[in-house]
Amino acid sequence: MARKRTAGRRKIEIQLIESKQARQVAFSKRRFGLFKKASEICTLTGCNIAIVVFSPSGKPFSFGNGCVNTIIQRFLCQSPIEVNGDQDPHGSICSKLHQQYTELCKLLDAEKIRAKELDLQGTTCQKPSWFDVPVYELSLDQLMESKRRMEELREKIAERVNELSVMGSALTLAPPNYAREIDLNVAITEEI
Amino acid sequence: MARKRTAGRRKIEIQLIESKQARQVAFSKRRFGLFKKASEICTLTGCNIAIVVFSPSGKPFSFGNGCVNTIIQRFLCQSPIEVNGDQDPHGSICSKLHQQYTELCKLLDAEKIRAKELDLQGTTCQKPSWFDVPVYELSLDQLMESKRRMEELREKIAERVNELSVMGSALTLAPPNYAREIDLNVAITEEI
DNA sequence: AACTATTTATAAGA
DNA sequence: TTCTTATAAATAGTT
Repeated sequence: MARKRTAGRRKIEIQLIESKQARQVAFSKRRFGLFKKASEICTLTGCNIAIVVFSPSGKPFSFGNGCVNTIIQRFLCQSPIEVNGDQDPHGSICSKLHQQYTELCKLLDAEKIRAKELDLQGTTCQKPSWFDVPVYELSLDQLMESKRRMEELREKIAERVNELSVMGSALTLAPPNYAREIDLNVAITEEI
Repeated sequence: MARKRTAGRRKIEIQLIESKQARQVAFSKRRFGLFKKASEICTLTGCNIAIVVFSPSGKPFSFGNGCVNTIIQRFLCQSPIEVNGDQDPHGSICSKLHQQYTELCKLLDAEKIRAKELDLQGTTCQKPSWFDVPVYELSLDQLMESKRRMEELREKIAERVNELSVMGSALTLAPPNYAREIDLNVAITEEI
């Protein structure tokens, strides 16, 4: 009987692999396997999957598939994401953005009313074009406020990330039938 | 010889499963498998993985792990994500946001200079507190502009989603050693 | 949901 | 790195 050429696969403990090199090898193999499985699930069940991976050394990889319109729809006006079978008590980053937008609109409506009241004695001040000032005509204070809003939004996003480990990230888009077989969004030549 | 109790696993084609019910079953099984694999890779290699899945019927599931600070760092000031071994030519949603912010700051600086020049003949107008108007003192036009900015940002985001199939989504956060074994962020009772 | 024959993934080794 | 192969792990069909 010929001597076995390899020891074959062996059982391992699921814990951090000590050797850095062995980690890299395991990462490469298993990332490939993960993306392949994801691709298969998408094709088999018609579901929508997005994966973002940062390798042990910090290199980003991503996988994605699905209907763009649907993703947009979901991204822009999605109800809070369900996690672990429970409703996410905090809400998604999208709903947070939507909420901020809604509150801003309310504030604006209130201000409109106030402005109208202040104008009761004078001219009717019914200049709808007044509300359509082009961006390039922004005054300094308007720009200031815009900047402030951007900063606030950025901080809100940071908060959400902190609370929920939220990630927004670019994902590859597979053409309609791209993921049909083993076509994965996998780097051919890659250093981890 | 006893009759085989089951036919055992059989090879299947990787293509949409016709039966809706069979799809659901396959989805449940394979999503569990996918999340388990993801968890294992994280533990084995110390990498960082985020997965978002929309089931065939549109129900969202998510998996996530990793160092929150690192994710924040990456989320807020990340270089364009690498996809398929190539630099993403468009850049991530984060860098886009950052870019918009940067441009806005430039505009603001330009406006500051202009304002200063206009004030050369009058008082020095050196009121640093002028730049720190509280949010609740916003004028109508400022609110208007804020709203406009929010809308623009939202549209920009939509564009990015369209281009790159970008997704930002809430992900579960695994406690430090949570994913040690088979502990997955999996819903126990779930309707697909 | 549980079972199990079989396919698929992969740990070591080359 | 890429290939091989023995074995571990996942899972399709059944109950």
